[in-house]
Amino acid sequence: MAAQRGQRNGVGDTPPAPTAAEITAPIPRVVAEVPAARERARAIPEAAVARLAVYLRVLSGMQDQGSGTVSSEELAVAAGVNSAKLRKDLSYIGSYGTRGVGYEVAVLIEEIERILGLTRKQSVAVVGIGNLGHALANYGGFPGRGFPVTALFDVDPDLIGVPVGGLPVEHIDDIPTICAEREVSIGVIATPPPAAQTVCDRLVEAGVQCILNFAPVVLQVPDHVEVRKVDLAVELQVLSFHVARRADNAAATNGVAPEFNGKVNGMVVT
Amino acid sequence: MAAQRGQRNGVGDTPPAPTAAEITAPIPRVVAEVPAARERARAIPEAAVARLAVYLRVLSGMQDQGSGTVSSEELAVAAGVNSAKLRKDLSYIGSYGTRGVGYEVAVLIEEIERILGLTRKQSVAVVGIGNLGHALANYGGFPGRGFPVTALFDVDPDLIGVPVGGLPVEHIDDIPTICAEREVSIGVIATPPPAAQTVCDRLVEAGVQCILNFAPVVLQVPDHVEVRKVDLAVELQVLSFHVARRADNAAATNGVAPEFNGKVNGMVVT
DNA sequence: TACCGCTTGTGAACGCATGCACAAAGTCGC
DNA sequence: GCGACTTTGTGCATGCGTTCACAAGCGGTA
Repeated sequence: MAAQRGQRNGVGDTPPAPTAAEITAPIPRVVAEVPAARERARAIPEAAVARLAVYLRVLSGMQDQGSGTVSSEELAVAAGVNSAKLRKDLSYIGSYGTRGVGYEVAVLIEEIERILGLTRKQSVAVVGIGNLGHALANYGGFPGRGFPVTALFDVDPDLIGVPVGGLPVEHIDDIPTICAEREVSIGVIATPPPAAQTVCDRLVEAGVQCILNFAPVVLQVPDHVEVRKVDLAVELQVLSFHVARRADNAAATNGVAPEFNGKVNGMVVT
Repeated sequence: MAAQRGQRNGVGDTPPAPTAAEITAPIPRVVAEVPAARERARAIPEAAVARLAVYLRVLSGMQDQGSGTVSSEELAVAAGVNSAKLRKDLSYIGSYGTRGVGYEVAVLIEEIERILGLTRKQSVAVVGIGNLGHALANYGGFPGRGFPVTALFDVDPDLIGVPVGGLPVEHIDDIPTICAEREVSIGVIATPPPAAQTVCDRLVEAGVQCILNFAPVVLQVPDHVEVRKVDLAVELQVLSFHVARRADNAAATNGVAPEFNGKVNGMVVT
């Protein structure tokens, strides 16, 4: 995001990733007439995928409220985006709207869930049962359909066997066997920084394909593993930057550079 | 994803249009020749700011290890980015390198801290002392210099007055007075979704300029308030999408569409 | 002092994402 | 059945961010 794209920009990129751009580029437009779902899925921009998840949540809320159909404008406002962008995002997954009317909420929910792979439930393992790990383990029932957390791991002997959110904590040495056994597809790392890489390696070893990393560490993973990063320190520092910028701009508008005054509404400066 | 049209997704991915686009658009390029620090700060791309925070952490680690200087290549590898990108990012904040040698670690740390506004410590308030709130409150000493958490809020009467991480929990009705009094500049929302907007309004009322939102809700804020969003459900769903895509591609390479086989390395498919 | 090798800093090209504006397509009213 | 209105879906242009490639600049060396 915002920001920075997860760790997507951080890991396997040193060798410039020829993922698909260089492949689709030389090929003019040959295979375009076979829009199998799998083919189209590949073409969805990462940013759009993240927004689809937001639309899905908003739509679920609307369905609970009994809405049958929704226009792109309504949905866009509720999701906090431009309506043109929303329509383009939806067009990536197909044409499920009716011109002059809008979209059927139920249909849209179903299609987005299908594209996001939520139809088959993804098994999640959380590693590192500290404060954050507890929070994640108890997050269990997500808004709407959930990602079942099927395994918890830690090193602390006092924690092993203790049930957290109804699931006993296992030792991280058992990650490979347990994750393989329970077919975990997503691993969440909430350990202290020094342990993160080791834990990551074990998850990969167990066949986990995607990792959500809360540890402030740049993980090294094979190309076929996807990593997304959530870094609280970075988030705060970006906000801090904005505070500082704002203060500087405010100071600047007091006599020096008059170019940024259109948006400085109301705050007491001096 | 910004203000009323959506929040910036902290993670990654999403480098959306800043609110300033509307300002820079009509004004061609007049004041560019006065590159005062405040002016230049405005020109740093959001994505670059997030990376600067990462560089800062890596540099701190290097300093602890006793490194005096570092080349862009070294730092880039450690931070998991392209070296050209790293140099461009650093060029946004000035020219502090020595050609043929590299960058002085201490100087770089100091400059990045200055740009990120870390020289004056930012006071942080956490609202919603559930599992996640606990985790955040105890995060206290961040890696490197910290953001002092100076206030905690909740509605639960059983929590009010209880010290968490050495700080007593206050009632959310007191947000305006306490935040103003302690000069809180960053508010963190870790409440259940229904409470998020109300809490947000009170924080804004108290003069908080930046908000980090963990609640899965699109917040409505005035233009002068900056919001960043961390959405666990979205993160998981994006990963889920990748799992699904991977499975589809793997299936596709088994005889149907031969165009995406370059990157499917090694995973057992059948 | 003059040369050589190394690393920075940046101009320019490229690609992706956003936003605009409009044609296509459907519904509703008469 | 037909026309007017509404809303989708998308081609196109614009701007941002990333990457490449190279000149400029600095330290070391003879």
